[in-house]
Amino acid sequence: MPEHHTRPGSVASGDILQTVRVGLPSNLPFAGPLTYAVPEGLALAPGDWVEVPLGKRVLVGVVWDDTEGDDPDAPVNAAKLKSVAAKLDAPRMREPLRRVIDWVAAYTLAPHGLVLRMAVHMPAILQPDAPRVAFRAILPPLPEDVRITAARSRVLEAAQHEPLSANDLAEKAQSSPAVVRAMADAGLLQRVTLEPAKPPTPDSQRPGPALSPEQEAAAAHLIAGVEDRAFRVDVLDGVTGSGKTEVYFEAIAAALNAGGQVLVLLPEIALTAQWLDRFQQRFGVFPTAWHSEVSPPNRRRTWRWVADGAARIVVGARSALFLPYRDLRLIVVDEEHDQAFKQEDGVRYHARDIAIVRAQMEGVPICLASATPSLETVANIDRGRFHRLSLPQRHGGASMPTVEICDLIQTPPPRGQWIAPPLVDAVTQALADGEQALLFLNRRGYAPMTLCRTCGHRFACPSCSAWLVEHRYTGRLQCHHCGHQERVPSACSSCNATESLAACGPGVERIAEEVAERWPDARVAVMSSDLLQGPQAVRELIDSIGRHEVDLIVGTQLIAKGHHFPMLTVVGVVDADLGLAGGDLRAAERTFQLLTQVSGRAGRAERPGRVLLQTVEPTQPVLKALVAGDRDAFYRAEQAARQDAGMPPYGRLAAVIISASDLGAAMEFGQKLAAIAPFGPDIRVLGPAPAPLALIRGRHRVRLLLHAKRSVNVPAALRDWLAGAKTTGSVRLAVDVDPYNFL
DNA sequence: AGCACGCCGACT
DNA sequence: GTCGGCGTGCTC
Repeated sequence: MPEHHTRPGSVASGDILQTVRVGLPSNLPFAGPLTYAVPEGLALAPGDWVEVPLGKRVLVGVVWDDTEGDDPDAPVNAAKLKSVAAKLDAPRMREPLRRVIDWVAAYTLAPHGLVLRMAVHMPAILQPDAPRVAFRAILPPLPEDVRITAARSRVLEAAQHEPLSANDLAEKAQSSPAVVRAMADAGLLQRVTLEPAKPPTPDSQRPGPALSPEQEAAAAHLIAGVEDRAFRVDVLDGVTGSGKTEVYFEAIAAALNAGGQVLVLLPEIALTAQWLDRFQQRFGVFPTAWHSEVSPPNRRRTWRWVADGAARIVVGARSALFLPYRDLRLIVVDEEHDQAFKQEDGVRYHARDIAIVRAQMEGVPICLASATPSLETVANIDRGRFHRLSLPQRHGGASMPTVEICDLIQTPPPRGQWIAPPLVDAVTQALADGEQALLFLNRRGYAPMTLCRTCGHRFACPSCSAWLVEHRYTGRLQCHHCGHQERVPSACSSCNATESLAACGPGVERIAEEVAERWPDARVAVMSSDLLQGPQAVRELIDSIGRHEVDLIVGTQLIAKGHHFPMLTVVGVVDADLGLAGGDLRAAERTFQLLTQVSGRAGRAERPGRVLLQTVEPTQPVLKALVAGDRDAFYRAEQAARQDAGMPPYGRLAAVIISASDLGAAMEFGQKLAAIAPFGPDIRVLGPAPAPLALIRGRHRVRLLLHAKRSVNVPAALRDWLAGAKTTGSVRLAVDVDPYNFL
């Protein structure tokens, strides 16, 4: 057992610091690191891992810096400082990551320790280099006094070749790890210690695919950035199919060739099996992945691989931003506009923005890729802070789909149905031609609301202010906000009337039902997170669509992510108005992005595609821009609207959400905050008002909205303001700087 | 967040 | 007379 602790006295005195500030990765209510004395003889440098006492506990922390900062939480009596208890043997946390953590804590107003915790993987720090034990068959003869059961002989057979871990061997021999270990104890297998596992090494020397002149130029620009080793932001802007991935792969190859590490940030990593395949085709191995579904042992290993530089390329979701890269040379944020990058609970940060901060702190270039850049990114291009690289052409010569409006007022569907005649005709034609069609509706379940026709009762969640969504496959009513579910009742729970419940509005399941009635011979697949268990199932369905084993796909936004279906020629958007209503700041932008993405699914090969948008408001600027194929028109209209209203990215917003078990208490505290709110020509606070989803998980929520000019330092204003009122009792306060979700 | 201290109800 | 409820308060 190696010694990982250095107790005071065991290190020769070197550059001893009098005091150090130590960051503690724990949900402590301090604004910053805590100050500790350094015992005689313990040499500490910023970034070192230490154990420190806190109250009765001993916590692991990171030496933050050796300066006496103006710490608002500084101890009253400096003479009573506690001492660092021990130094731990783990790779130092480098300065750029510490500065990113400081930045995030300051910007989001999250407790410092909560942010630090995202960058810390305790098991990886505390138990490094677990030796790998493997098993191998012994050379004959076998010991005679040992029984060889059927399972044992299978294991022996499987262990003839390379040494395998107990788990791998058991799986190969269809036995259990316990059998393997018992056999080793009985002398039938030999234990061997393997070299520590190594991450896959991408082959960056492989030649890439032939690039178009535009791709070539963009790639050269990105490669030059990697070679400069300086911070800058490049926006790779090109329609679906223009070959953005191939372009940034060239920059990745350059960074790998230079011996550095690369981070690729993707939204919802689990859904991008296709991306992993493309990486594998280009670089020969799968990249090291970091996301919520990676198993704990793998996470620990990966954390250490990243820290010691062995993991050369990490592809991950938001949290991969906080890994301890040793020699980062490039960050790529793909699907830069995707709102999944915005973390909505805990530390509320936007991964794209933090990725930019990290690149800045590390002094490396960052590449944002999107077919529909966010308005924030476009504004930064206009301000000259980001550089745009345009890939205007569809790579491979396939033509863009035509986009048509299907006016639900002019040509409505029959009562109780949702697919209007023009879309019916288009789908029928595609099926007759042996092609595929997709019906897109971004609404899970069968019906978004259930109503009693006798008494008008509407089924709502008991602990949220939301309707219960009927899921017919499971026979349940579900709340999509808290997970509450109940059986679909046979009688109205309010008036007891039977046969009186009506499903209001469509979800994907209901569209699937309509499709099955109308096209009984078509092979239909429903793609929704409720019906597909995990990324494997999603992948299998996508593969099966690709092999044309499915004619008609009904799906939620799961289907919208970059998949390639050459036989798909008709895309029907069942409700193109969904997302445009509701006073949400980014509703238009989101709808535009989603519909552009869905449109990109149609006719990517030699067949032209048709997209039909069902709407009751054909004059909506977003829809008109889509029909005209005029991306710039959409951006111009949306930019003008935001500018007039002083909304982001031309103004700033922050939400202060107060929650309490009692509505009165939440409202009262909200009024108290409103009374001391900052007010002036550049800043004002709206509210308190009940939050749009006022009740979630039994807690009442009230919201204040701070709206400021772009010149205002919003986090500082929030800190000054919120310092004036302390929460009591069940009242809790959450701050969301740059909120995305207004629900 | 933890883990204290601290002041009021049902048990050996 | 104690065990234990969770309400305030502190931790460098």
